[in-house]
Amino acid sequence: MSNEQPETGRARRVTIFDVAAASGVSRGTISRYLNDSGYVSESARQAIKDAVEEVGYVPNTAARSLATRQTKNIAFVVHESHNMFYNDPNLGGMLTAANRVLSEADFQLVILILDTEQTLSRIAGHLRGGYVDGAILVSVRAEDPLLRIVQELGIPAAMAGRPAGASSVPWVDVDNVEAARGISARLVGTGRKRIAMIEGPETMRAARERLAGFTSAVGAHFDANLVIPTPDWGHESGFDAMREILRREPAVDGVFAACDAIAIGAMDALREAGKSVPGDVGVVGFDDSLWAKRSFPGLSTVRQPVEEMGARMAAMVLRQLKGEDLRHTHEIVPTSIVWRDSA
Amino acid sequence: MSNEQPETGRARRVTIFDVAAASGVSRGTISRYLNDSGYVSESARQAIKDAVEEVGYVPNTAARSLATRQTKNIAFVVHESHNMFYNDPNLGGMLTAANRVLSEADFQLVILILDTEQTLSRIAGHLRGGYVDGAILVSVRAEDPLLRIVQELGIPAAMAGRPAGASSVPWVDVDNVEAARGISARLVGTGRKRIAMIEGPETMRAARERLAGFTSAVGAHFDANLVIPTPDWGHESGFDAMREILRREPAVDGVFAACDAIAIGAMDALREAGKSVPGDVGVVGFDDSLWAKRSFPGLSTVRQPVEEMGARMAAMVLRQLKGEDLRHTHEIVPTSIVWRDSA
DNA sequence: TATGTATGTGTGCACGCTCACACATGTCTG
DNA sequence: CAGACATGTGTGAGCGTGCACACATACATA
Repeated sequence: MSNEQPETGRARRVTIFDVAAASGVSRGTISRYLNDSGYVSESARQAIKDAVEEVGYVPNTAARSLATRQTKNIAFVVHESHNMFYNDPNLGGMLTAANRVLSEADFQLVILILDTEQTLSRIAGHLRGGYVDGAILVSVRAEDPLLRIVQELGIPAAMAGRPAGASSVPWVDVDNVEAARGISARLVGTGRKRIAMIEGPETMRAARERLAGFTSAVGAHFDANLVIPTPDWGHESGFDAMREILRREPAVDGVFAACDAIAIGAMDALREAGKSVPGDVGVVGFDDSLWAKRSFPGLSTVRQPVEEMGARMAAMVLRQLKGEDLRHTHEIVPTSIVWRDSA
Repeated sequence: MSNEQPETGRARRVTIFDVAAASGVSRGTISRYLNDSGYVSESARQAIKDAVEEVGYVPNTAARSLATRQTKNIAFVVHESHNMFYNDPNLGGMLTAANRVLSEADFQLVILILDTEQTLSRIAGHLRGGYVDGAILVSVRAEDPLLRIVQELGIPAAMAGRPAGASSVPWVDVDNVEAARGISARLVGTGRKRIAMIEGPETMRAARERLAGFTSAVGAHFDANLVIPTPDWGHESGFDAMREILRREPAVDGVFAACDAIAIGAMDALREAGKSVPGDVGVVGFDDSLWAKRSFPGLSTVRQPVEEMGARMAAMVLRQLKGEDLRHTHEIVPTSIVWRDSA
């Protein structure tokens, strides 16, 4: 009696054999139908379609993956603490767009967050163990072990941002110099004379590039004494740096912060010092994060086309999956500027 | 010559047979070693360990999954636009904690974002196709088709928040009434007399529960005329609602906003009206989002133990995987209050 | 008529693993 | 000393697919 449906044993899965039985067609033909390989008659097609519906068939991913040696999964690896992960506005946009592009090609995005040594080995195992067919790497560090692993495995990959060292992995980046020049020019254009920059971590390429753009834009107004590097990209660092700038030059009337969080920190320091923005001091940032929209006054900043970047990285991976050799290539995408009230 | 290593054909994978050959032990023993099934001698264990290292063996997930009928994947399904996904501070915390718990049990979290009809069918396919062994559902709507699918499939699942209708899926939630009572009491305790609430969407259970807590806390000071519902949980809605409150009662001196975004919107409206916070009006929120920390002044708010919730949901899924029947059960986790400067 | 080509179909095997079972050995009991 | 039991090991079958190949059939061509 109780044998009809064993209590614990799960129900037998519906397989391609069931569809074969129900449709009167062989497994091979059904497989061709499922994979659009052609050579399926209209009558067979219809019979299979009905049978699939009738028996409630869904192809088994594991079996398919075992046979084809493909998983239809792409890893989206974020090298960042979880905390940053859900605060960074750029990541979400890249994720969204990459997911859209991959979905259309019938791939699934698997998000892996790399924040400790332990997760590194787990993720390495994932990449090696055939969990995924390719990888999109975001916020890769200099000398990143992850990048080394990906290159050793030779799996199709793409990364956001220009790599610090030598790397064969194709990448997508914005033109930091040009973007920084564009936004800094606004400060000059509105008549600011004593213009400072909060540079960000000096070891980061993006920071140095933004400084180059700034230098080029402010021209004769440039004063090396008003360029302050910070230990990180955080709000606190912006606050501290702005205080230091005010100490060095109380008459400062313009600030370019290398990212929005720093800019907001700077604005807090200005408020503390009794300076008005943009009345006394014009402030511009970089990223167009949520903070830029919500700050008071709204922060003028550089908007990076993160969706575009995400989509391009996904496309790069797909192209490699099709056999294209994209090693040592890259793409640069244009930025735009969002004018709000802070400058 | 060129046959030694075919150009396009990928290298043959290292399998358990290679480990068997290198170690002089049979497949069966290796499998037992890999799965900690016991009955492996110390000498065999050592030989296998060395061989694995030597040949660089990594178990193939697909094959394992095919044989065991388990994927070691758990879906984290977010029913929310991508945009909300990376703005909502609560999601990230749940994600982090769930990921940690599952990792420890050697499960992998797969994040699925449900934002269109199309993704719904893709996700349903995922759940049905044996991609995952279980699911954690976040921000489930009333009458959510996703919830129906999960229940039909009968796969181990857990969800955040009390379900609107009947559901057998176990859930974890905070005590909204108690939390709202706690934070509202502060307004009364600091001598506020004309206390308003911006309620949030009336159709949402959480909003109604928070209103109940508020009502209980303010007691005799309660004025139904100062309770304003909003169409959504957004910043703009908070701004509009606060303007309306100021119109109805210019002497308002306390506001409980049903979430932080609303609270920040309300503070913007107060600033516009020339009111100081907390001098003229005390403001409290709910969520302890990033906005609460960064607002000026810092927002006093309710901190939901999102990590705790995420961890508990993960544990619920794991327990079901082990055979426990958790249907129709739930857990309530306690909140805490973060006092900052806004009240 | 013999041959070629395009289309359509079915079968055996491989993918890499786990699990059940058969079997071997050693130790402890009565 | 026979039996029971725990420990350790190897082998065959099966998980559900895709793919190569053998094999049909229909029609066009020489």
